[in-house]
Amino acid sequence: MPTSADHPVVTRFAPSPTGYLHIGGGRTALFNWLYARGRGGKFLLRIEDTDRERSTPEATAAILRGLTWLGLDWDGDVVSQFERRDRHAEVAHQMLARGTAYKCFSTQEEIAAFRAEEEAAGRYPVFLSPWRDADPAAHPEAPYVIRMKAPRNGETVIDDKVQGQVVIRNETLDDMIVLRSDDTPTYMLAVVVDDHDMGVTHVIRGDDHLNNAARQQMVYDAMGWEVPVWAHIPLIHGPDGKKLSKRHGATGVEEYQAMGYPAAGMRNYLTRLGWAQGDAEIFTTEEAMRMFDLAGIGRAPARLDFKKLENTCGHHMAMTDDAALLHELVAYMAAAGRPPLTDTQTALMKKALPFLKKSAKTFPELIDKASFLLIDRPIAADAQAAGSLDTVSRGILKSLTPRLQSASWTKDALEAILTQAAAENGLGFGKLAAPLRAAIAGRSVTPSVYDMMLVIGQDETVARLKDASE
RNA sequence: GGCCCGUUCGUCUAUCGGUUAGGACACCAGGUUUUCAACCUGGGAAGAGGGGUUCGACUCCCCUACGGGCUGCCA
Repeated sequence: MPTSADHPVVTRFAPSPTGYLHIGGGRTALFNWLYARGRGGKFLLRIEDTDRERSTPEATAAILRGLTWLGLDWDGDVVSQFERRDRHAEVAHQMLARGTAYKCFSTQEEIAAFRAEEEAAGRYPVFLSPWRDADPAAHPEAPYVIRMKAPRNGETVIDDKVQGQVVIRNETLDDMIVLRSDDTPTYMLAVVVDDHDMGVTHVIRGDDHLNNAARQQMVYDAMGWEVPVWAHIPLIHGPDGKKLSKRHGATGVEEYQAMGYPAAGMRNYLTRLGWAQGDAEIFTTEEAMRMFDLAGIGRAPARLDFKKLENTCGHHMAMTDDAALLHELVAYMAAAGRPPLTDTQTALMKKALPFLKKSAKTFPELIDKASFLLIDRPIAADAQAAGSLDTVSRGILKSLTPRLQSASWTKDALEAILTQAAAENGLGFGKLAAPLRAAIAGRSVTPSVYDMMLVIGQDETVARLKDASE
């Protein structure tokens, strides 16, 4: 059996535009992208929009947005399967000419009746068309479909890089329809024709297509085309092990974007979900491209684990360089409908990012930790922070302001001043830190007081302490 | 119903006949500390069940159970 293993790699992602980009679809796209990009190959995108009833341009746009956010870029133009319908019909007629397909005049009613009858009798309904070997001279003037003339005996072997050799007995497969009575192609024909014409060498897709692969391989054989390398990956399940659905929470890629997970962390997590290479856990996208292979893909469905997702994203927050992180933060804020950062806030954020990013896992968390630099005087203290601003504390803050005013604004100098002030008042530094937090950030939970003071600067710090001490 | 796929700590997984079954997340305990985190150290935690094959099975085969997929003029 020929494979395309020796050619330059061409993979594709082929979603049907009937909704948003599902997280499982996102991972399938990621695997295809990683595989191609890691081998200098091409990653193509095709929209399977032959079902005119269910396909919408909005869904296509949503899928493209999701892929773009995930950072998965595709080569060339997006292919519309629907627009290739003439080519599909052409191939169907070539099959007719080659004798590997035939016209079937059975009506849908006849077939439905047959199925109902078989099922009632407790049998497996494999519809065998009476037209398979009919004399063309006996063909009526009536609408017909074109059916593949599938082998009736023997078996079809799918050599799958993930599932191994899968053997399907041909007698369990019926003669699938390749061209409908309205001359539109069915999925089974369209995928094969498109994958062939687009030069796809590796088909990496959900294992819900595993059985289909047998039928599709028959089309390749019927046309004398080279069969691609198959890799059917397991679907993603919800935390309870059931098929991932809406009741598990977020299923759309864009929902994860809205929750503020960084795209690089999302890619890392998704790559590790169902794929592994040794003990590698946290890696950059470049490393993932180098490491990713088909052999490392697991055969069992994986469950989504939000805790691990968060942890992975936390690592990536810390790993990302400040400029790129700021860029992504700004994009997140815009997408989340938050007001954009002012120039001043941007400048402060740049100074704060080096320490903020070390502990944040998501953008909302990052923004929350940055709250001290986003607010303006006078600072409104929340209930708990206000509680630490008692008379004594305010007195201490008041005595502190002149000293801070004349201090050199370095961490060492500030540390010396604050430690000394705490000692003078017979307090541990912890006791002094609370009112400082309240004065500077209006909160009881904040980043390090030194870090905050260094970011907002001397004048602003003194002003906030003065405000709080009055 | 039939066919196909799957099943290692709670979760993601390593192991490709011989290991005290490893790592990560989560969890628990301790440490560090200026709050929350982060960070450091330690700990508990797994081969679905039953048969084979083999000197030896998580690993190979069979059965059962459970989960998933396909069984459309949907993709």
